Amino acid sequence: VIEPAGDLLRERSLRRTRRRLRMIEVLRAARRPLTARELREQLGERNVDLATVYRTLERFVAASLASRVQLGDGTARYEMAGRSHHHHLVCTKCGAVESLATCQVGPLEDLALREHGFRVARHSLEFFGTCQGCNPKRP
Amino acid sequence: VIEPAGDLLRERSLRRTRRRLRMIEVLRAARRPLTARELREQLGERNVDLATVYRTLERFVAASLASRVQLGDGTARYEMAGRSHHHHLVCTKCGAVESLATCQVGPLEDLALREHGFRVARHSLEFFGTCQGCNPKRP
DNA sequence: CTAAATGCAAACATTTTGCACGTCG
DNA sequence: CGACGTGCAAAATGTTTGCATTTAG
Repeated sequence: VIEPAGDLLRERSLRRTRRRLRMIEVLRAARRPLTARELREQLGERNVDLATVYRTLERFVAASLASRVQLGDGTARYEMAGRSHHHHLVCTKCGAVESLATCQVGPLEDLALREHGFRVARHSLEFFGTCQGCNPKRP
Repeated sequence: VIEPAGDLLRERSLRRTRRRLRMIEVLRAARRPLTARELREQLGERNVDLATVYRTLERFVAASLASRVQLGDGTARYEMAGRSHHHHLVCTKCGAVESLATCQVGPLEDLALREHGFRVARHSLEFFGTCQGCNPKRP
């Protein structure tokens, strides 16, 4: 049961515009985090200003509707939040991005607190390498 | 016993210029990864062009002399390579960056291979939160 | 002497900001 | 109606590139 995009917006007191509903649609359909530019292209509307896309995405992030992720190149990418915590497998050959559901960094966060007095709020873990399709086959 | 900066360069067939020796000095002295701009400031020389700094840093990275790290904001930072593998604790209040020596993501890389056929070459893990100094004291 | 390193200027890409107008609630 | 959303233009950043000059090996 997926919550209607309109409800997501209303719950957060964000205005429900066609543009925003469509942005949520696109983000949901994406099987990998999108840059602002990619998102705009997939909107399939004309005259969409990147400034608006950025502003809206930041709105979404602030409302915990989306989250911003960094995948190694300096470019910001966005994906719907709410999915369970996961990490990214970034293929350095073809650029594909997959998700890794498992996360075992809890113990490291404890360690950060014990050894450095550092209180971890959030972490990000990305893997770089080659995906199945790009790996050399062994006959 | 730290290897003289000049040797580091010679071993990699990189030309030994005063500028580069100084860059290595600064990177070594830094207790956290530096942006190109920060590095330039700490050089203490005049007329140093950022383009040169960027080019040189990329040279260093290609020669495995330095490594580029991303700390959440889109800005590239550089630190000397060769230090043992570690991760970063980034304080979101004061901006301090500490290093966490322990790394336990090996099992996750195995998982990536088993479940996704993804061959991990490299990973990056950063923690965001508050450092000891910024944490609320408990009296 | 020759290839590499550097400064300078300019190009690029991404992201942010100011302002006027349009639209949701 | 009033606050918020959007387009447009422009600016701010970070990073890269072309070219002429200098310098290390």
